Amino acid sequence: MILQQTISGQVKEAIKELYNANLESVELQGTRKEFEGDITVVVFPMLRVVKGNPVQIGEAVGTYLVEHVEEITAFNVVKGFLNLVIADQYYLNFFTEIKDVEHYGFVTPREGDKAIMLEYSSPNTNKPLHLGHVRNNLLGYAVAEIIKASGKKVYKTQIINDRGIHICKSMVAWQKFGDGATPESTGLKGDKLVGNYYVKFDQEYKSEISELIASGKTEDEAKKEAPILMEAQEMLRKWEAGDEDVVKLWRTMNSWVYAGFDQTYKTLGVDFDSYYYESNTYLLGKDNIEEGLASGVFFKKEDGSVWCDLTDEGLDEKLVLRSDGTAVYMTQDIGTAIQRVKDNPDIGGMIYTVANEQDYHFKVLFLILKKLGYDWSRNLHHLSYGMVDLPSGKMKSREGTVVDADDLIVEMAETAGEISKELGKLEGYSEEEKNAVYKTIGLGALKYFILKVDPKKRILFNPSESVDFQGNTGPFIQYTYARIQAILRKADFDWSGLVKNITLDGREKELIKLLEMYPEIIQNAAKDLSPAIIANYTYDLVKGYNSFFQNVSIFGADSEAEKIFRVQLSGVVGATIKSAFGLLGVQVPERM
RNA sequence: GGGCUCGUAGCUCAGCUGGAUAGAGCACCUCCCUUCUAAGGAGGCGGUCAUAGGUUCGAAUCCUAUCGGGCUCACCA
Repeated sequence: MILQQTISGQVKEAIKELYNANLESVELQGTRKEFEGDITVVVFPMLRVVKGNPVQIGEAVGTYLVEHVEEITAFNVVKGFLNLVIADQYYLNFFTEIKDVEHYGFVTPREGDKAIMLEYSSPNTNKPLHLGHVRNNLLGYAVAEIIKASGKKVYKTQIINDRGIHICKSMVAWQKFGDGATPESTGLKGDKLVGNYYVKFDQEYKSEISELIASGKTEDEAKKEAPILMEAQEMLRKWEAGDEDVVKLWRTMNSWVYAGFDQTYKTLGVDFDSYYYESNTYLLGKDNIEEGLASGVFFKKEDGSVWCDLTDEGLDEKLVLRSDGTAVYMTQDIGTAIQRVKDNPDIGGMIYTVANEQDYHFKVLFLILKKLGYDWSRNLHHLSYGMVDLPSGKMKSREGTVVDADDLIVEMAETAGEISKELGKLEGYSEEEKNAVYKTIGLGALKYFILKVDPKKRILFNPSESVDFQGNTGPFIQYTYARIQAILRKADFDWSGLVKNITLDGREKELIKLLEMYPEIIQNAAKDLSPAIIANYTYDLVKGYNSFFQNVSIFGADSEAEKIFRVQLSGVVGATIKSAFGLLGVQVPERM
């Protein structure tokens, strides 16, 4: 990267000296494989300031660069492209520099830097986590890790939707049909148990509706008057009034769910620094609405409802407080955002990991916060992601077409086990060791499958085909890592010494160039909030590595220096894979 | 209807602030396991980058329109 800056500077100098013209910027790119060279200067943009034939200009600049830049040994010009050949020594020096760096590519946050709060997961406490949450969790966690690596402090948080009519539904159903069932008495995970009663409620509700319709009610009446729904509504009123029994039941059932979620988060390998509960935050925001009214950001209609006029921004008017003075979703989100900064004054921005169906909501939320004048409002991002579709279409919890997160993880490990056995891998290991590796592989396959795709695109997930283990997949990359570890174990000679004066193969240079890019890749991924950038980079690195080492013998090199270099290169590639996968939250096995 | 978003090989996806002959994997076909783990490697087949215009030395990439898929536009959350 430093070399690129040198080249840019020298190209500008060359143009100044040779043509007496000033270039604003220089376009550099990696030289395509079919041409000789490492770095290419694109001459075409220079034609704006320098009149002439691109090939002649290229020749002239090339000659200048070879004379003035030590690392450039030769050049050639193809059409308007000036290809520069970089000396092996440059790559070797660079490689030596990074070889032993502990967290190569990572930037440490500076004292006093603003932090980012990143929210993800955000479940409801009435049903277990499913495939959609899995994408959310993996994305949120990975982006948090990437931003940390890019040099910012990150607080991971989630807001738990633990109140409201839907929560009361599962409570009512448990009371009526639960017969005192607990996670202990049934052996069910707490979230699964509660989820079952949510489903039970819906079944009962539907049958009551048909009964009412049969007795002469219209469909609308039936939907409103079904006794079980009215019970749930009554329960919500009691909850809001602080009724002791209701609150106690609510606490108990929620605690079951949290225990279940914790277990899923643990297997998934994600974690949080803080938790926000909607039961605590749902009344927030009203004060902020008052302030906004006073400062003229909001206005009141005759019926008493409060609105924000966003027509100047090309949007419409948005309700922020109902005519009866109660809060809407937007009110809470305004209040919660402000509360979070109060809780953590070093926050300089926030990221919300929420599906793209809420794109509009966040657009509005961010605009309102900006109008309210908070300085951190310039740094708000909606980490928006596409839905996960099944071959049968969209997942719907009520129709039982959801893919349960826990089940999925287990199935992935099973698939990994089946394929491993077929291929005869891991023979001679204990069952326990094998199962640990199967879990790592299965989870790696799932995580990588989801993270390698651009977050904003929808994903089609086919459970029956499960996930591939070949090509651009987690297991393939894990496998390469495991093979590298085998090489390092076998390298019983002293390979830690410095390497100099060896001739580099084109593919070795490619690998070093890729390694050189890693810090920049992290920064880009952090900027775009996209783990896919890391995933695809890792795949390129692994492909490049395999291509080289399948065609060359590591231990049978001609010279001792080359032998050592190849082992060292393997080690650095392995470390980079591990580091990149760490950012994605994917583990790498030592053997597989 | 308005807004946002996606459309690249049979399938799943890359393609950086516009740059050379648009890249991978799967599938299909040929080769390569007594050398570090073949979950691999080397090669072949396969593309009017949804369509039509425009911007310019140069467009998958930027702009406009059209077609197709998705989401959204509640005093729901």
